[in-house]
Amino acid sequence: MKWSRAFINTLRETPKEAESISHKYMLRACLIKKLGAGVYDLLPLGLKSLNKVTAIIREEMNAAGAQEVLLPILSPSELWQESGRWAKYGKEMMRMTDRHENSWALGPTHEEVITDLVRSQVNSYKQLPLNLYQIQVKFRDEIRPRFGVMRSREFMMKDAYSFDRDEAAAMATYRLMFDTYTKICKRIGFKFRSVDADSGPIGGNCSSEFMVLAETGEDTIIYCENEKCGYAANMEKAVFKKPEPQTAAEEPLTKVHTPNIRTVEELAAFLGKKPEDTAKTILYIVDEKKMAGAVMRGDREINEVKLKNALGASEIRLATPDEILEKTGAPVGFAGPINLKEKGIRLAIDETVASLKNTVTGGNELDYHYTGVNRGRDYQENLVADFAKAVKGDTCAKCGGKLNEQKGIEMGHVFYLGKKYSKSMQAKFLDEDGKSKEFEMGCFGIGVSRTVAASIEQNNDENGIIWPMAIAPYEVNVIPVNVKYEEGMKYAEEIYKKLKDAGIDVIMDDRDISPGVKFKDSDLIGFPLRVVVGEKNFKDGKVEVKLRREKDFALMDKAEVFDRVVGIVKKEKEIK
RNA sequence: CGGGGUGUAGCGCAGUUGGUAGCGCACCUGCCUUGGGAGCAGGGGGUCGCCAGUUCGAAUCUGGCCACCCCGACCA
Repeated sequence: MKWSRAFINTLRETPKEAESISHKYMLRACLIKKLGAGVYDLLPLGLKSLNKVTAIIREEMNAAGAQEVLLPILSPSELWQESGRWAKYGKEMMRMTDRHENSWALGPTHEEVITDLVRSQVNSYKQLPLNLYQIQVKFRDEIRPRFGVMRSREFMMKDAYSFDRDEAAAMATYRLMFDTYTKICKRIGFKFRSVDADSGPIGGNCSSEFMVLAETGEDTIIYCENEKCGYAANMEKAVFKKPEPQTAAEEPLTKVHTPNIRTVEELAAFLGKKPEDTAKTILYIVDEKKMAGAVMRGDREINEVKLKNALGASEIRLATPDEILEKTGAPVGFAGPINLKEKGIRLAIDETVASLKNTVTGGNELDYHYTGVNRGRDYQENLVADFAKAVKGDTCAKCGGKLNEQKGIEMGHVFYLGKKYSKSMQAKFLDEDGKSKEFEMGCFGIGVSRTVAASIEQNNDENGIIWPMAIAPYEVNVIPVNVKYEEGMKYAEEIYKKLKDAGIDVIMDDRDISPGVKFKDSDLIGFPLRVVVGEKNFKDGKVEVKLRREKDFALMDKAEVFDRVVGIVKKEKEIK
C-alpha cells in the first residue's frame, strides 16, 4: 500500500471523548471513528489489525477441531422465551419488533440459536463431539459504554459452543479450549494470566477468564505470589485462607449504649477494640422478595457475587434505609444477627465471622450494640459461607503463600455450561445405550474488538502504539525521506515491491511532506519495523532499519536490507 | 436511572452590556523546504445540537427536547 492512496488521517490532537490510552491512540491513529455512543466505524488500519486477530483465532480454533458457522444477528424472541432469558436478560438485550409485530433480539450472545441449530441437526452420539464457532458482531446495550471499543455496545466476538455426550467429554473439550486460548494469547503477544472466574447467570460451574494484564484494566485479579502454586482468580471468585477459630472463653452478652455510632471504625474506637474484633451486618434484598442479613467481620468487605451465589439468588441488592428500619426496627448502622432470624430475615454468616469469639454486633436498636456476642449461644444462622472479598496480603488458600492483586482486561472466557440450555430447550441425542440424553455444553468467547484495544493498552509509549508483529496493521513502513531524491526513491520502490512480493505486509510513505510528519505518523500508528531511506546514508550505500519498540536503529548495507527485514518479521511472529 | 459536565468548521478551542462568527491544526493553490508534526502567500469550509419563545435583532437571554462525556449503580 502506498501511503498517498491509503485511508489514513491521523490526528495531531486527541478528541476529548478519549479517556484510556488505547482509545486515544485508536482515534488519533485513525483505527476507529465514533458514530454514536459505544458504536464505532472500523477504519482500514483498525480492521487490518482486527483481521489479523481473527485469522489467528480461526487457525487455532480450526486446529482444535472446531468448525466455523455464521449465525444471524437477529434472533426470534421465541427462542429466548424457551430458555427463559427473554424475561431474564434485561435491558442489555436490544429488542425490536418487525412489521408483522414479531419480536426479535439483536443477539447479545448465541446459546439459544446454536442450541436450536444443533437440536435440529444432531441426533446421534456418533455426531459428537461437536464444536461450532462464529466470528461475528454482537450487540449489548451497555448502560455505559466506555474506553472506545474496550466496552462498546456493538463489538466483534468469537463465540464457540461445544456439544458433548457426557461430562467427562465436555471437560476434555473445556481443557482443549483452555489450551487453545493460551496459544492464541501467546501468538498475539499478550502478557496474560488465566484465572478462575465466576460463572455468572449463564450457569455452569467451571469457568476461566483470560486476562490481559494492564494497569487500566476494569477487572481485578487476585493471584498467589508463589509461582509454583499458580493460584489466580477473578476478584469475584477469589478465595483466601480463613483464620483458625478463636478459642477464648465466652464472655457474657452485654448490651452497650453507643450513641451516634454507626461505622465500624467509630465503634471499634469507642469500645477500644480493633475492627477485626467486630462483626457488621449488611441487609440485602434477595430477588426483590425477601430480606437477608449478611454478617461480615468488621474489617472486611463483602463480595456480592460470592454472597449472591451463597444465597442461591439470581439478584441481590442493598436494602434501602427505609426497608431496614421497617424490617429490623433499627436505623442503618445498628443491625445485628441477634434475633434477626426471628424477624423473618435469613441470616448468612461469613466464615471469618464464624471463627470469632466475643465479637461486637449491632443491637437492632437505635444507639445500641452488643459485646460478647457468640455464635450458637446468642444467635443461630441459616448458613455459614465464604463471601468475603479477598484482598492483597491475604493468605493463599491453596499453598499458604501471599496473595497479591493486579488489573486485567478480560479478553476471553471459557465456560463449562452443562445442560442448562440443552435442558430448557430440549436438545437431545440418542446415546450408544439407546437412551435419549441432553447435550453437555460448553461455551467459549473471545472479545475480538477488545483484544485489539487490549494489545494497545499493553504496548504503547508517549509517541503512540507499539504493535506486536502478529497483529500490526502493516508489518513494515518504508520511508523515503525525500521523495524528490530520485536514487533513494527508486530504491524505496524496489524494496517495497520486493517485500510485498515476499508476502510481507508493507506500506510505503510516499507522501511529499516533511520527514518529521512521516516519523511522527509512523510512531503513532506503531508499525513494528521501519525502513528509512535518507539521502546522506544512502549515498554511502546504507539504509536505516528500526524496530518501533527500540530506541536505536541499525544502519544496513542496502543490499542486505531485504533479507534482514524478512528475517526480523518472521522471527517476531514466532511464539515466544 | 442518580450526580456532574459539554454541544460553535474534520480535530482542539475562543467568542458578555444581544448587532449577523473567529483562532490553531487539518484541507486546497502557488513558491520554498526535505532526518522528528517546517516557512511564506493566497483560499475553501458553519442551518453556532434541535424546537419554541423574548427582541427591531439571539451563538449570546428564557423554556422544552436531543446528543455526547465523566463519576456511580449495572455488566452473559
